[in-house]
Amino acid sequence: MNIQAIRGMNDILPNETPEWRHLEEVVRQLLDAYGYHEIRMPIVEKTDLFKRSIGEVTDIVEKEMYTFEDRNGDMLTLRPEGTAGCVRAGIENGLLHNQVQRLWYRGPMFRHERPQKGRYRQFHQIGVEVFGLEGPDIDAEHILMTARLWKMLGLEDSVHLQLNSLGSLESRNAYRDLLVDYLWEHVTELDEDSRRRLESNPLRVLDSKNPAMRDLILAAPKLTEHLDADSQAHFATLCSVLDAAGVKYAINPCLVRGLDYYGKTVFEWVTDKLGAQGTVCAGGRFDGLVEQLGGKPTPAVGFAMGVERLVSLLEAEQVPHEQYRPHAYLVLVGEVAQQKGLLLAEQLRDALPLLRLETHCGGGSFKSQFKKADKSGAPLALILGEDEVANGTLGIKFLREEAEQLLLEQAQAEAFLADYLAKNGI
RNA sequence: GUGGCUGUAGCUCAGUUGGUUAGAGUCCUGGAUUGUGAUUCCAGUUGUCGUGGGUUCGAGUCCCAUCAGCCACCCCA
Repeated sequence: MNIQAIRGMNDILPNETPEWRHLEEVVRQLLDAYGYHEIRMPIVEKTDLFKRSIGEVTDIVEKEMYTFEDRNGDMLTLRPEGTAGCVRAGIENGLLHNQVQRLWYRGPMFRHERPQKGRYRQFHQIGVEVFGLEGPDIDAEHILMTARLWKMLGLEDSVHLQLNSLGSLESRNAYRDLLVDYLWEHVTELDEDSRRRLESNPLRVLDSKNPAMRDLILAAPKLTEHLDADSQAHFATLCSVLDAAGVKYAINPCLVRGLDYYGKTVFEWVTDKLGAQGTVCAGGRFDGLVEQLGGKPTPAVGFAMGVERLVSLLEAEQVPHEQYRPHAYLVLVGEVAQQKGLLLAEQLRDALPLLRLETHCGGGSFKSQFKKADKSGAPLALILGEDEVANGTLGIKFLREEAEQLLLEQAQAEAFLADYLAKNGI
């Protein structure tokens, strides 16, 4: 029996990497343009970090973490999300004290869930966190920034924004008590899931997908009606900025993020094109987390994007992207040409650092080498056979357009390639 | 963690109520064309039928288990 990959942990194969690169390039360009700085954290952290930040009773911590004992007895965990590690790194390195930090990171996250479309045990997130700003302006920046990203990716018609405010911790706790009272009054009407949530995370009852729960949820006390004045003003300002910027959104009073540390603004960008895993980007404010993890009280906002989901969406929408094909394929027939060809290729690379040149290796006939040249996707074939070696020339054949094959002195061939790259904007 | 569907060549799939040596297309290799790809024609290689067990004279086909994939729930990016 061959060894197989771990369930839910996928290889990203060469036919998919161009889409990944496209997404990563565009995101990097966007974040540079907004003045965000990249941070790279370890993939493994102490288990307690996640217990204290995400919340002891969440599903992630209770049954989805890859946790193991290190050789020295420490309990370690493969990160299930990036925020906890980012906050830890910020506190530990003195990045957060009396400062504003705009940070971003990307990389694999791990959750032991049952895999399905858009959900894997190793998956990738691009995360953004800002520390030290408490006003709604930075919340708005995140939403404007993500809205711009969808435009840059050609996905602006594929996703829509859902928005809510959870209020301050105090107002949320007060509301939670109200909701719990209400739900206990109707406990006989609740389905099994909702009863379980009533014990573990009552706000999530509002998120129930069971149609039988709808009327009950609609009649429940509304979070938005129990916000403290500060949160109300914060949310109103955010909404007015979005209105002024022409960003469309739907206020969803049932939008409740699953992680314990969120408060005030929460948002999700959702698509209906990926089946059940519709959330493509989600985040919000977590003003209490830094202090909770041992730092000075520091306001914070952030969001994370699911890379696999965005890549699927790019595929589903057939968004064009660069193919990363070679510009030229060097055909070398004969023993002498095989040796000379490698040297010639190095000369061309010295002269034209941006040239993507694939050199044929492994010998074979002209016929088979041209087949490989065609398959490589290169628009040009460079031909070096015994005649060319003897005469110091190089043949150039156009594989993608109707044009006569050229036979040039090698110095002229170099000039031709320089010109060819320039004409194609490289 | 729960439920439903599916596993046959590198890829896409066919394979009759259980019956001889498991097939097609594609891909790959070579040739037609001794220095020219993509088109055409010819030839050739595809294999632990996911894995393990069982029933049977006989299993790709039926049964059980297991692994993996897909889809949904739970949860979440």
